[in-house]
Amino acid sequence: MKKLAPEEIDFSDKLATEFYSRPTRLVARDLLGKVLIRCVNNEFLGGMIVETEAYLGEADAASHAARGITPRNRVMYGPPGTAYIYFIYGMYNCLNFVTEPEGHPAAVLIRALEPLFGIQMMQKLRAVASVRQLTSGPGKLCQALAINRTLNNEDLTGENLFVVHGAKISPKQIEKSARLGIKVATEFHWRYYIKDNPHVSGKPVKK
DNA sequence: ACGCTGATGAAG
DNA sequence: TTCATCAGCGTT
Repeated sequence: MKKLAPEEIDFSDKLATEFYSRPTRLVARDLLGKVLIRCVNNEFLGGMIVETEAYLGEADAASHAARGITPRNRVMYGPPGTAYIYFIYGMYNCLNFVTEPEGHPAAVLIRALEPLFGIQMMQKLRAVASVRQLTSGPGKLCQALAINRTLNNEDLTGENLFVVHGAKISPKQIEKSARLGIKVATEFHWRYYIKDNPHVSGKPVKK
């Protein structure tokens, strides 16, 4: 597989809101290969999305929306193409993209990126040197991109946090599994990742 | 395998 | 107000 080069990426080629306003599992698959960009102090940080998970709505027992609307999950009920960010385990943030038409509380968890932009600054924010450790997990990538709850409900077609077109990923390159870190609804294989990509989470660190 | 850490939401 | 739980990470 040809590796996506930073100079090929057009920061003005953002995914439209209509992209997110579709069935969540489709959005989760189609996000693989797209490029997430965070702009902080006029510097761009980010990389190619290599791992996602779909959370489908009130009928999905693993979703934050499984028990209806609360102060935390209200962004999931809003318009698609916005960021739903929550604080977890006392120290980490997780980034989701809201999907489906307004009123349907679904989202895609962004689980891992292949770093492309601002690697030096991401190493500083994460306090690790290993590029493989920078964004290979939902908590890690939020730390690397300086993403926290102040960006909750942020419009993904805006300037602070946005997604642009990147690599074309063929269906053959996409693997599926059960979603990680949950104890319910494990029969649903709604985690998607790029086969053999070293930046996917949950892998032993190799030299 | 476990401790870190604090918001969240359900129960009382 | 208390309490168990938690879409994770790093170290053991």
